[in-house]
Amino acid sequence: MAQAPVTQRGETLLFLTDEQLRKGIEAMFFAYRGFTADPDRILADMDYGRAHHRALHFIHRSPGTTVNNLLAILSVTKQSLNRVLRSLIEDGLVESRIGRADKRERNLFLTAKGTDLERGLSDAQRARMRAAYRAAGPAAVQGFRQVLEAMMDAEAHRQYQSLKEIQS
Amino acid sequence: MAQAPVTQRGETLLFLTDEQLRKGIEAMFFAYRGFTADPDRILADMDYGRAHHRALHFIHRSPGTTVNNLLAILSVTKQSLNRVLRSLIEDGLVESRIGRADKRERNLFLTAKGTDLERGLSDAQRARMRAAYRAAGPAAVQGFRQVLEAMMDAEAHRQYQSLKEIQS
DNA sequence: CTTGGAAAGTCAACAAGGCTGACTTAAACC
DNA sequence: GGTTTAAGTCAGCCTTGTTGACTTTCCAAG
Repeated sequence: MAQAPVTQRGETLLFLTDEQLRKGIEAMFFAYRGFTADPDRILADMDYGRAHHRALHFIHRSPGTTVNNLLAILSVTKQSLNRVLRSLIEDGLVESRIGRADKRERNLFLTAKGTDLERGLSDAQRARMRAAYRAAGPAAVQGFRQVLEAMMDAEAHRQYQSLKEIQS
Repeated sequence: MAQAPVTQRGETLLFLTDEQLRKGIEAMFFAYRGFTADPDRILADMDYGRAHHRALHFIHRSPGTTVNNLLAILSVTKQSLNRVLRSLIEDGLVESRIGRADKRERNLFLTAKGTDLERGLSDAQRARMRAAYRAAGPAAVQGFRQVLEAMMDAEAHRQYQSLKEIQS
C-alpha cells in the first residue's frame, strides 16, 4: 500500500495515500450518520424505521413502480420488503394497484397520507443536504457527486443514473 | 422548497434545487452500499459483522483507546458495544489492558491477529476508495470531503477532526 | 390449450445489532 | 466514608436483514 506521497506526470498524488483514504472512509462513516439522523428522529415516534423511509422515497420517486423493481433498487429480499410494504399498505400510506398490461404485477403509489410523510422525511433530509451544499459550494458539490458515483457498484450506478427527474 | 434554479449575486444556484438535492441523497444511499460491500463480503464468511469492523477500525486508529471513548465515537450503547467487544477479546483479536493511570479504565489494543483482520478489511475498503478517488481526481476529492464534513453533526465533526494520523 | 416460468405474497425460523432497564464490581474522588 | 465513574453483565425487546418452502395468479410459448 502506498505509504507516502508519490508524483506522477508532475501531479502530486497526496490524496491517494493510505492516510488520506482512511480519512475518506471515516468521513463517509460520520457523514452517513448525520445523513440519516433527521429522518430517523421523525420515524422513531411512529411505528416505522429506515426501511419504511427507503420504500416511501423510491415509490415517490418512481410512482407506479413494481415490487420487483423496488426489490432491485433496494437490494433486499422479497420477504424483507414485503413486511415493510404490508404495513405501509395497511396503514394507508401506499396503494398497490394490479398492473394493467401484466396483471401479475402490482404498481405502487403513495396515497395523500403517504405523500405527507414522505415529504416530512424528505424535507428534513434535504434541509441538511442543502446546508451542506451551501457551505461547501457548487464546485465541491460536483466533486462530491463524482466521487460517490465512482464508489457505487456497477449495477447501483446504472440504477442511480436511470432514476428520472420527478415531473411535478 | 426551491423548485427552480435561482440566481444570487450572479451565481447560478442550480445545485440547490430539490431535484439536485434528491440526487445527492440517492447518491449517498447507493454509494454507502458500495462503500460497505467489500468488507461485508469478507465478514460474512466469519462470525463477524459490520459492528466488529467498526470496532476494529477505531481501535486500530487509536490504540489504547478506552471503552468510553469508543462508545462516544460509535454512538452506540455500552451493551451493544460490549457484545461485539467481548467476542473480539475472546477470539484473541483485541486485548483489553487495565489502565495505568486510572485502573477503572480499560485500554484497547489490536493483537497481531486483530491487526491482520483489520488490514484485510481496510485494504478492501481502501482499494475501492482509491479507485473512486483516482477516477474523480484531486479536485473532486477535496469537494467530496468538504460536503461530507458539512453533513456531519457538530459532535461527530469534532470527533472526526480530532482523529490523529496513525504513527507507524 | 396446456404447461412452464414469472410476479407477488406468505409462513416460519433465524441472526445481527440496535435499544431499555436494572444491577454489580472496582476504583477514584472529595 | 459516601458518591460518582468506568466497565461489565443479564434479561428482554425491536427492526431489518437472511433462507427455505410453498401458493396463487397470470403470461407466453410450444
